[in-house]
Amino acid sequence: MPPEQVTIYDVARAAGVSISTVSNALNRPDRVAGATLELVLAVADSLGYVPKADAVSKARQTMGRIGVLAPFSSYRSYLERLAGVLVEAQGARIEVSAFDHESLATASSPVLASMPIRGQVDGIIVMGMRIEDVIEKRLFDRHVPTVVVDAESSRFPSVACDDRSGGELAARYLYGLGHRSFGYVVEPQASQYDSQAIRRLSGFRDALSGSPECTVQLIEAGSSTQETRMATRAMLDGPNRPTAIMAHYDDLAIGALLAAKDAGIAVPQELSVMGCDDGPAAVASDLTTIRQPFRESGAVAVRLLLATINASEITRSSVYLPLDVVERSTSCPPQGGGRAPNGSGHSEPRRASRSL
Amino acid sequence: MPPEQVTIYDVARAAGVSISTVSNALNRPDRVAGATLELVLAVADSLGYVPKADAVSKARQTMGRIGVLAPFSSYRSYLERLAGVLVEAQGARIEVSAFDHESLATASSPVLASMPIRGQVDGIIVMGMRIEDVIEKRLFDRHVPTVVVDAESSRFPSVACDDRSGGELAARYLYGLGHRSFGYVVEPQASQYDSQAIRRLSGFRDALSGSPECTVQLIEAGSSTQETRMATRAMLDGPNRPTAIMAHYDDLAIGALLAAKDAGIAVPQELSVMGCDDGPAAVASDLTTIRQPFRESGAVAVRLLLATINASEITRSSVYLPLDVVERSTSCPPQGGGRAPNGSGHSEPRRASRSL
DNA sequence: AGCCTTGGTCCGATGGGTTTGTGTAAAGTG
DNA sequence: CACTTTACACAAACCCATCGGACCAAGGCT
Repeated sequence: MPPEQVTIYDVARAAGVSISTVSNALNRPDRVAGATLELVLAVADSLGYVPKADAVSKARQTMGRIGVLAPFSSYRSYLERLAGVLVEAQGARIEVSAFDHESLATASSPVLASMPIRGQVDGIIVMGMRIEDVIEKRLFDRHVPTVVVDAESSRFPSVACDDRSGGELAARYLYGLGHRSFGYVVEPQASQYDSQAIRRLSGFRDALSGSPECTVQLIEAGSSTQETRMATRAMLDGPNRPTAIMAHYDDLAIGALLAAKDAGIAVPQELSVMGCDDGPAAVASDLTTIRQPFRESGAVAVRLLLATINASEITRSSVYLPLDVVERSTSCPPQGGGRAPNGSGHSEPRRASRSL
Repeated sequence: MPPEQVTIYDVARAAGVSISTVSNALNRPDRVAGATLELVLAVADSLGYVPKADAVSKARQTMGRIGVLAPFSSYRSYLERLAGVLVEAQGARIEVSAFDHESLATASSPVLASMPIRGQVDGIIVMGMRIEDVIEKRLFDRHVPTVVVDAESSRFPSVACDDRSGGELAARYLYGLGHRSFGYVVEPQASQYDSQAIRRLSGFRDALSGSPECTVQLIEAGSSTQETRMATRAMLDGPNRPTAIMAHYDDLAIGALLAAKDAGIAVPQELSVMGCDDGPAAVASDLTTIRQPFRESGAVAVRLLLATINASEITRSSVYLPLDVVERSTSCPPQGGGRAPNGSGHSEPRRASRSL
């Protein structure tokens, strides 16, 4: 079968215009008069013209594609961020190739290591993991534009939801309601290293550091709702029951919610519970939580990356996205305090004012 | 601009030879004298030279990349499917480019419609939307391997969660518990066309068609939890309150759950509620639901696509993935029937046996 | 010694596009 | 009615690597 390669010249000849006009018709339709545009498009279509990718990228000096590397299969939130990337990239007419990086524990990624060699992308976005230094150096030396999301980097621009401030927000919010005795649910930490969980917790503690009457009990749970339920239950039955519980993220908060139910403790009257993420689970449970701007973080990462590509010079800079408190029905002032709970059902969430 | 992209010219200059010699050194080493060869190679390496176009054309035979087109930004479940695609593709050492397709209705010029997929791909997976016939035909005529997920196609292989059987499963499960009077929550249908909602509902109805004593009341809600809450409430206050409610998907089921709470109706003792999807919301609410194998559908799509690519011939075939009933705490036999409810909390979900 | 190989290198055409600048006809202006 | 502006289409330059063939010096042949 002769699927004879249709070139832009063929189209131009058949349409009786120059190749520039064909090119314009396809890429910058606004520069071509309506009638001509239609004609060219029709001809191109009937000939089955498809611009050859390598020729395009050659002439355009750019691949028109970025790579995104993240632990998509392990954590939902990265898929959410990816959605943000997708939308933003599409707006800039840029393709997105996604690579799953199974775990953030193992830093060395074969995919990442081979990425620059392939020269198939104009830049990469790495999410949720610290880039190994050797690789980072290589990327940097080869001028591979890179942006890091939800992780730190010593060389590349980064964008992250501000974990510390998330903890602070939660603490201030609960403190503002009148709580003084807190529980804080964390999942077991693989490394003592500066992790998201650690940062958020320290933000929480620091916000309360000026108020010595406050106490924070740590609840070390597993990473599942179920394990959290157990661990929290144990704590609730203990001697110093807090009046408010903050959990590192929504699913853990739901574990706490269930534990309270098990123990016959009324939420929010006897115990306020809040989480972090504002994912579907939080919405479903009408959970007071901290909203993380996942999609926006993806979008910002793309903008940052494109800026880096255009500047053709890598400037390290960090963007921290602000968080919000989303108040729903699982929080209220302690023990019949001044304020009534937020109704019993799904009300339109109120965003507490930011403090950052 | 700083030393941006290293070209063959840079290498030639640095090595003091012509570009042809560099090219030869790289592609036909036998034509280059030993000393020169080594020099050139050393220089090329030290400059980190990567023939960009080479990378492209070398991969010409198979790009090693597939495209995935879906309304990612609009529906979370497609992100979930994408995760399945990513994992499976990575296993086959294939890259994945994702394209968000927000409006599944529009498609102007055919050429433009396929422009987003400019970077060459070996095949594409289209999710969640019926491909316009013109485009489908074009893809087919040009032998672009294509697999359709969660939609129908007259030409291409498709993989879908079996909506009809989802409805049937739910009906049988509830019927098996002893229920005879049902409510069914659907969102308003844009078109009367054969949609997912319609199929699931008709599966539900058909499964009960052999039992004339059964009644199914339709509850037309909005597409939000909140709207469903209202609509369901109205129905629950009405004369013929059903003993079980099935919702087209989880979020709607949660609306029903809330409506029951509002009306002071105990779930599951007085009313069983079930949803469909088994997303995070279902887990959070401990909702009995139908699990949809989202990730698996992505993985299967990749396998199907790769098979099509290798076969170099498009064979239409449909794969329907089986669904499961996941029994949690929102369902039990009606009115103190024989069986006790499934405990009050999150128990390990039991998968009801499949029937397909 | 003159001529032919032959190995090694380089020139320049080639390919399929994009982009910039320019010529021109139609439309708007005083 | 002469004159500027706008809108279009086009030619030409450009991108980066490949490749066939020109060129050249040195050694082998008669």
